[in-house]
Amino acid sequence: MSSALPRRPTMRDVALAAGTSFKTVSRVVNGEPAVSGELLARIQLAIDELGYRPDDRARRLRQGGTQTGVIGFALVDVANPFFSALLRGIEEVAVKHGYLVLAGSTDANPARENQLIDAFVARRVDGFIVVSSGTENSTLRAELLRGTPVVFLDLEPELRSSDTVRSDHLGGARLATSHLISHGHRDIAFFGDDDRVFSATLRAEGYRGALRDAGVTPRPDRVVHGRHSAPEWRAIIRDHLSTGKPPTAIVTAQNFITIGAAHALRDLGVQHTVAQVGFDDIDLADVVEPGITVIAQDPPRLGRVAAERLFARIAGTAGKPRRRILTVPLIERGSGEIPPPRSRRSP
Amino acid sequence: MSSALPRRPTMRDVALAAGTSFKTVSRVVNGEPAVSGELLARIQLAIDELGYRPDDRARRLRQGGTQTGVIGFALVDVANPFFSALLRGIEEVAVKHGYLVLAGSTDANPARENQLIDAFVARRVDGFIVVSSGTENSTLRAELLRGTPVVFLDLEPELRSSDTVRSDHLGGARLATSHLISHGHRDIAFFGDDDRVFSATLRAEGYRGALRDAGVTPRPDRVVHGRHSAPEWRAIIRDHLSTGKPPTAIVTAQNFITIGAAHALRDLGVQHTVAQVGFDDIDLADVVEPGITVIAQDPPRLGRVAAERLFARIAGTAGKPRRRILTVPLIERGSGEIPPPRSRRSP
DNA sequence: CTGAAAGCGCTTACAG
DNA sequence: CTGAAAGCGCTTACAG
Repeated sequence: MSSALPRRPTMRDVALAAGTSFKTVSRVVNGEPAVSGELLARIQLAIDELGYRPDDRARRLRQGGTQTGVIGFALVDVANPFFSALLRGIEEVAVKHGYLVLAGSTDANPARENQLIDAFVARRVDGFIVVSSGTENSTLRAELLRGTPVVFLDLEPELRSSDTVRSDHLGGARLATSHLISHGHRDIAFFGDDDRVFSATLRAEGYRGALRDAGVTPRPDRVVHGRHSAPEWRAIIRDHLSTGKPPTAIVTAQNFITIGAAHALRDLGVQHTVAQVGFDDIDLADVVEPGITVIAQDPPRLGRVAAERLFARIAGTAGKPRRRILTVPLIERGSGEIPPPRSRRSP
Repeated sequence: MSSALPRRPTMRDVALAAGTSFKTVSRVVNGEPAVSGELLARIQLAIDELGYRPDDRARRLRQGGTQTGVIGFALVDVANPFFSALLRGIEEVAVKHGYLVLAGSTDANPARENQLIDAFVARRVDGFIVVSSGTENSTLRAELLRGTPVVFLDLEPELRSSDTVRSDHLGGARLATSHLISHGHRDIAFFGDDDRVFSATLRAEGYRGALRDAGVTPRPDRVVHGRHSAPEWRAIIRDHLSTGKPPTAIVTAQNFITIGAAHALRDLGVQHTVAQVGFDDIDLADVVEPGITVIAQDPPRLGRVAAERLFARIAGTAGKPRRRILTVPLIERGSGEIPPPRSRRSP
């Protein structure tokens, strides 16, 4: 069964077929002009007949090392549309530079992240973009110290002296919350990603800040953090909304949470009475009733900006590490403009 | 500005620091037992201090070639959740095998596809998975002839002797259409991807087959093919539904088309009167009103099956090329069960 | 215009 | 247990 793949032809094979030296073949392959017409034709023919394709790895190895024409991207979950849109943005810039991108999901698991970045380094990518808090990863830390081109995307490392591109998590959550407050709400719950994740912490901070600005004391029991699937969030939020005196509005700080909440509100039949603002835009968010008001990140743009930064770093023209924070707009669609019931309206 | 990256330490550097030969360092790096305790400790220390990381490319080059520990995946658009879910499935299997995956979007552009596969080959991936009809791509054809491990995913090449994994496009579309027929519809429109795309052709074929089975003659003016964004489809479908005597039901043969149609139906206020069945499941498809009845492919599974096939091929245990076709279930949610108006009901 | 030598970073045989 | 030689597929200097 195990039929070994025939060895790929090398320059030597081509040279043999064309009756010349492999160095001359190299000249033809690289388009160097100094080859006579007759020989050139003979070599070209041999290349075509043997199906010769130069080995990029060997070429680059000899050329002196660093450049492999590949960048890495360690993200949380490529099946999450937010991350796949980041990847698409990165890819667009990579193509322009003639680069390929290695992508891998970490599921926010530090061990898997370490392993992935190890693999990137072993394969000598020219640089990588990573969605990571960077705290627990020894390989990453070592590469940063060494000066390997690295750009942090979406999240931000504790050690600040690195290139970072992300949305204004705090400002976005503050905007979401103050939007609800401006529509009369004072009892607002917050559902966010695992609080070990930097962006989730910042978003919770923004939520609290907006409450405080409005003279409302944040209640710890109104803040729920965790890493769950949309169906899990559906159950969690349904429970929260059907226990004791429920909040009159909710902030859902991530796309899967927003989806779970959309289900939960309908499970309870309160989609027209409990207000919701979500983080991240979602397909059909403007088709459901009411439409879901969201803070809309622009993930393809985030990806492009991060990639441009990385390629500048690779080219050595990036200068000092920079932190780029993109503002996020709020899109009104209905769910965020629902007022609280009369009895619970603020003055 | 352009501060050159310090050269990575090599085995020679480590050997020099530890006062030994680089061959002995190689032994330590590869965990070969035959190194004495004292030397081993000294080398280990030097490795840590210099931050030495073996160069996988050089290692594999010397080992004899083929294996790079990387596979490629050429897909249409990673920002489309269908394809990113395929990627996630592939990735899961790749991780198990210790592989990394190079992913790239082609936008169904043959030139870009060619370029991408060229790049895969130049970097000597051990094999690749490709969403391609494979007709126009010379590099792909050459690699197939050569016996490079390749698996076709979602689409299928004209030359049949290749491994293929895809959903039952024809059966799915037939199911969608006959479902609508069983609810009384006889005038059903079909909106599908560019008809140069194999799956779109098959789905249209399934639609026609179901009509014929019911004794209905398919009308060419009820079939619209094209490669468009969701907003573009929205306009196209809105036009179709507001011209002359509109169909009483529609089949939307791809996720972006389904989203566009959901908007179009609501633009015209006919979401409760015109029936719809879509291909591909979508977030919130069960939250909109009515819920959208869909033919649900299982993209992570498609990805996993394709990847397992590829790794069997790489291992040389795959045997003859095989065509794997996964059945697709229909999920009733409301939109597909709307009856036609009395006046247009079938006997 | 063409080629023989040396070497990129590593491993595979072969000696001591 | 340790090392000197040869070579993976290619390019970079150096000769003719």
